[in-house]
This record gives sequence, C-alpha cells and structure tokens, in this order.
Amino acid sequence: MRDLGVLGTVIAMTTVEQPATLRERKKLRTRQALIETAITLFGERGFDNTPLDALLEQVEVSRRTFFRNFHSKEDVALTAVKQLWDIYLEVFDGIEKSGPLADVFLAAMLTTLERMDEDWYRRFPLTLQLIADSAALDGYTLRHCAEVQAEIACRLDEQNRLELRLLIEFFVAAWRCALDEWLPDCTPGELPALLRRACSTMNSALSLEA
Amino acid sequence: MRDLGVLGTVIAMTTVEQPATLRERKKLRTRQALIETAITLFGERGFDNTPLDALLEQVEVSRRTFFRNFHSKEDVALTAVKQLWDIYLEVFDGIEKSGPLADVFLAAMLTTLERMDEDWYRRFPLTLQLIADSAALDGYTLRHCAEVQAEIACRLDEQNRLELRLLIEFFVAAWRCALDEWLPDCTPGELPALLRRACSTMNSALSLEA
DNA sequence: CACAAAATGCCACAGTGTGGCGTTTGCTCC
DNA sequence: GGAGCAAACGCCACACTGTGGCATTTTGTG
Repeated sequence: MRDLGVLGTVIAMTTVEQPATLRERKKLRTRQALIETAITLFGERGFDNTPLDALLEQVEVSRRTFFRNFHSKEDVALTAVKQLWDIYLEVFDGIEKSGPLADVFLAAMLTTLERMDEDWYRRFPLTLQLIADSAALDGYTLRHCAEVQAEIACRLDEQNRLELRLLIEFFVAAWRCALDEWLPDCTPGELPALLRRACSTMNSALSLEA
Repeated sequence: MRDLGVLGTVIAMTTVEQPATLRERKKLRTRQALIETAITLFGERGFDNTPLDALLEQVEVSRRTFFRNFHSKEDVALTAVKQLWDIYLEVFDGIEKSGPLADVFLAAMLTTLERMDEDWYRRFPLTLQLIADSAALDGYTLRHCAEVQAEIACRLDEQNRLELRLLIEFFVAAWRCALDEWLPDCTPGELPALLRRACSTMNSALSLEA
C-alpha cells in the first residue's frame, strides 16, 4: 500500500564508480544533468512556480524518461538529501554500536559528513534553500526523514521500543535544528560543530523552564 | 511564498455555535457532509485509490464548491487532526506558563484531549488509520505538525531558541509515539496515560545504551 | 417585492503522473 | 563487421488534482 522507497533509489555519486558500459554512462549523464539543471532552475524560478516541462525542455528529455529516473518532481530536487541519508545508513551499518546510543547516532552522522564530497557540499545548501521556500518540498522531506527513522529503528530492534523511537526522533530533531542554524552561511566546516552543539543541548532542553 | 495556513481554516465544531443565518448553516452542513463522507469513503477504498470525484458525486457538490471549503483532497481527510491542534494552540494560549516547559506542553495537551467531544473521538482514530495507510497523507500531516511547532515557538520567543526548538520537537515526537501505541485499540481513556508515559520516558531515552 | 451579496454549478485550462507502443541505440555473439 | 536482442527512449493518450472565469441560483435586507 505504502511507498517506502528510501533504499537504493539513488545512484551513489559520492562513491564514484563509472559504470563500464556506455549505455549506463549515458543514462547516468542525463540523470546528473536533470539533477543539476533542476536545482539551478528551481532555485531561480522557485520550485512551485517552475513547471516540470521547463526542466524537460532544457535538458531535452521526454516526460517518460524523466519518470523512469525519478519518482516525482520533488524527487529530483531532493537528490542531495536522499544521498546523505543513504550514506548515513551505510555508515551506521558499519559502525561499532557500544556505549550511549545517542553518541552512536552522532558519530555516524559526523563520519557521513566527512564522506560527502565537494560537489555534494555545493548542492546540499541549494537544496536546503529550495526546501525552505516550498511547503511541498518540506512535506516530502519530512516524510523521507520518517522513512529513514523507521529504517534505523528496524536495524536496532530491541525490547525497549519506546525509548529507542524517542531517541531516534530526538536525534533527527537535533539534526534539523543544526541545519537551520547552518543554512544562513553554509560553511561546510561548521556543520559538525553545530550538530555537536545541538546534541549536547538536548539534556538541558528537557529541563527548560518557562 | 509559503502556504502557512494553520490558522482559522477549521471551523471549530467542538465549540458548537450554530450560526444564525440559514446560509451559513447550509454551508456548514455540506462541509460536515464532505468531512464525514470523506473519512468513510477513504477508509473503504483507500485515500490514494479514491478519486475526488467519487466524493463529490456522493455528496452531490461540484468541484468548485469543494475547493472553496478545503485547500486540497488531503485537507478534508485531516480535519480531525487540524481541529486537535487548533484547540491545542487555543488551550496553550490560555494556560499559565510556569515551571518546566515540558510539563506545560504536556498539561496543555491533556486539557485539549478533555475538551474534544465524542464525535471527534470517533473520527480521529479513523483519520489516524488513513494516515498510516497513505504516504501522501503522512507527509501532509508532518508538514502541518511543523507549522504548529513554528507557531508554538513563535509564542514563546525567548533568547534560548535552540533549547526551545529542541524541546518542542521532543514533545511532538512523544505525542506521535503515544499515537502509535494508541492506534491499535484507540480506547479514548487510554491516550492521556500513553502520552504521560512517553513524556516521562524522554529523559531515560537520552541515556539509552546500545 | 426588489435589489445586492453570497454561494453554487458549469466549463475550460494548467500541471503532474501513468501506461501502451513503436522506434532508436547500445550490447553481444558469431 | 553484421545479425539479433534487450534496454532505453520518444510520442501519444489518459486519469487526477487544482484554478479561474462567468452565468445562475439562493439568501439576506430594505
């Protein structure tokens, strides 16, 4: 019934592996052209005000091929976000899980941020700006986040489900707060510090007085 | 640019005030007919699989009038959710804000739950089920939640914004967790207890070990 | 009863997303 | 290098959501 398409939809451009066959290289090229043109075009004219046809016309592909590569118009705009969480899940699987889980979540994200390449750090802030300007994109992003959270919970299936789910929600909330503070300037080196700060503020937030 | 339409879109059916004029009573009647038919129809055939025309045909209204009453197809399905948060903000405004803010948020929701009438407790679980079955509805709900959070933060604008925003996120996360545990049976009297439990678990969640 | 305002219905249109189907293009085997 | 095959593509038609214009009906008011 439900979509749940978080998994390998995104070809991980961060782990650069040029496919051998010409056909796949061509396909990847139009894919990247769509992504690149999408964030610039949407950035200029706004996501909601830019018809999909404008994108298709500029990249010179048909509607049919676009929807073979992406699930929706939102999908192509949010590629950078999906890539981040794909890598995160990958990192999370390989990390040693001992000690406080909150630290594990944080460490996994810090490692993830180190893995992202320069091109991603160029596209990600642009994507954040698109999200901030479009309610539709924001809703889509939140739903994607929820799917990732479910995925994380699934891999840690323990007895104390309530505590676990709460902690995951808290971590993602801290991540979003860090992004909000990062958005104005978007200096790549500062994001880890902001995230650390948000995470270390979680305890005092609970005992905040009016 | 953005929608931000949380405010008085929903005619508070919980504060029952029959409007004097016949015209407004008629309008309210078709409104309620749309809401009622929507949740039953979507519940039978699924939100994504039910065209809007099916609803319009059954209630015997035109497309035009529907969109004068609701912003979107999602909007009519989520009326119960919007009503809840409308009342919540209303309660929150009137409550005394002293002591730990976390307790204030919780108290406001407990009061809100007491204010909701019987008809709401019939429709709300149905709405939750619709959300659980449709990704589109889920995304729409999450976005609405984010708008409410922004609204709450706006009314408490203090210096420590980071702590405040984190706390609000935590509270809403606890609320969603409580709803998840409530969904299977949906006994009205149990929801407050579940919410209390989720809120009191927040502290130990932060120090959860792997 | 007459007039103004509001609500409605009908129609046409833009935009997103899907499926069928014929055609091109790249891959592979000989 | 050529024949056959499978994948990708483009074109077309269609369903569905959402918007705006305009005439018509209904309701409140003097």
